[in-house]
Amino acid sequence: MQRGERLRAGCLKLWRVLDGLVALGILLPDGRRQIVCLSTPGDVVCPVSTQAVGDMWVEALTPSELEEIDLSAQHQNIGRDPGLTAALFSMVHQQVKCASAHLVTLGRLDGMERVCLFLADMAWRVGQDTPGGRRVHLPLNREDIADYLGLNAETVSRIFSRVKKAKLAIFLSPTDYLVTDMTALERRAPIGPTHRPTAAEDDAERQF
Amino acid sequence: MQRGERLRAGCLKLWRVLDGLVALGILLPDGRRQIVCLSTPGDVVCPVSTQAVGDMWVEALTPSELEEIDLSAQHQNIGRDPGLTAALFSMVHQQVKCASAHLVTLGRLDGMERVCLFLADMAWRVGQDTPGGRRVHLPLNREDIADYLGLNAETVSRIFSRVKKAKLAIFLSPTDYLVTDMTALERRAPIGPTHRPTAAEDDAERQF
DNA sequence: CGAATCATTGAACGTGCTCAACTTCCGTGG
DNA sequence: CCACGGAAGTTGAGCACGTTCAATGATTCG
Repeated sequence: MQRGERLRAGCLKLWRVLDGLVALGILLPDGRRQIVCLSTPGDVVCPVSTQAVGDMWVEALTPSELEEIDLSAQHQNIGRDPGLTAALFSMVHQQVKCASAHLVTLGRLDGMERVCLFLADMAWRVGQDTPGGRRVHLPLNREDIADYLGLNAETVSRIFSRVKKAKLAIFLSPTDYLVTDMTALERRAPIGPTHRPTAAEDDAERQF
Repeated sequence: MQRGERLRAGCLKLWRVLDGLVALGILLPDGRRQIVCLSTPGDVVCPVSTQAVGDMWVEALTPSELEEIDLSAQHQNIGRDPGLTAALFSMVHQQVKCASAHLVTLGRLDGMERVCLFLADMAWRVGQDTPGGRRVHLPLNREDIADYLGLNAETVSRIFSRVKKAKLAIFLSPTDYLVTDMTALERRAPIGPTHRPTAAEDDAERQF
């Protein structure tokens, strides 16, 4: 699946991300775009469409590999096969959690807070520990980030500069950065990153 | 359950709203509040908590009656009892849909669009047709509305005045309004209200 | 009737957006 | 190898929308 390629959302089809970075988003008639969630390898994308909302789609932000899970065949098994049901449920459950955190982010955090939360979250998701700190390769451009955070590309760029000045991250290139102190970065936002490892254990415990 | 009363979120307990208006929200350490979703009679509230996000709670915005659904007892039946599972699933599914629409609202719509969408949505949810138009009793105050829409109370009030001037709604009192032309109101927002009746059929069709 | 709460309105301010210029980075072709 | 062109990123100036703080008006409840 090439960068920029889009799949229309359909509710009986899910996709498991094997490789790349995939966005689930909504496109308004006038061109405004909102990315609802980002999915990295291992995640399952569950597009939900409503007539009320505009077109919802799954878009590859980098060349990606997706495995299609077509539930129409197994439709009857939902609710009968405990394993399948549990997996499905925990997936949707995860999506609700992400959405709730994202709602607070868009509704109540300012630009700096949103960006720091994003940088921390991406660091946990796709970053790797190195002697110099946690190194992250950002596989999205400024506009994608803006559409995820409810900002615009220029604003994201400006805030990145402020993050750099505040020494919260070192930008090696437009798509690579290094976080020497994750805690300092996280302290800038009043909520924690959704994908921090410790949170995962906590989540598992609370699941149905 | 009295107005203002709060229940801590816990994942194995759901509540069915029998009467009143209930909010599911998040409170940040510094006092900022974001209402994630509003529930009217018939809805089931499914609080999901994450360590990452602050306290999530269920709050009665008006005196409400809630029926507790404690799933810890039926835990084993999830995935075995098809009826129970389907019900649970469609509930969470509904919540994801609402959240997606709300995400676009907070991320990409301006104040006027948010308020018009809100007024239209509430009209479908709790309004009643009268000879003069669709009459709605709003059971929340300006601050609750603001916390739902990611604005502040003064701004909501100001936008209400603009809505009045634009003749999109007639305000009978701070908590009652009349919509003579639902279509005109809905046209002000680039996405449709989540609770419009026609949307419900469409949704049922797409459900798992 | 008085007090308290909520809603409305105004003025000043701040954050983020728009539009535009400029830079940097690549890939391509001369 | 260098020159050119396009795409993406950065930065600035001016503007618009929403916020903050404060004053006033309306409504409700004791």
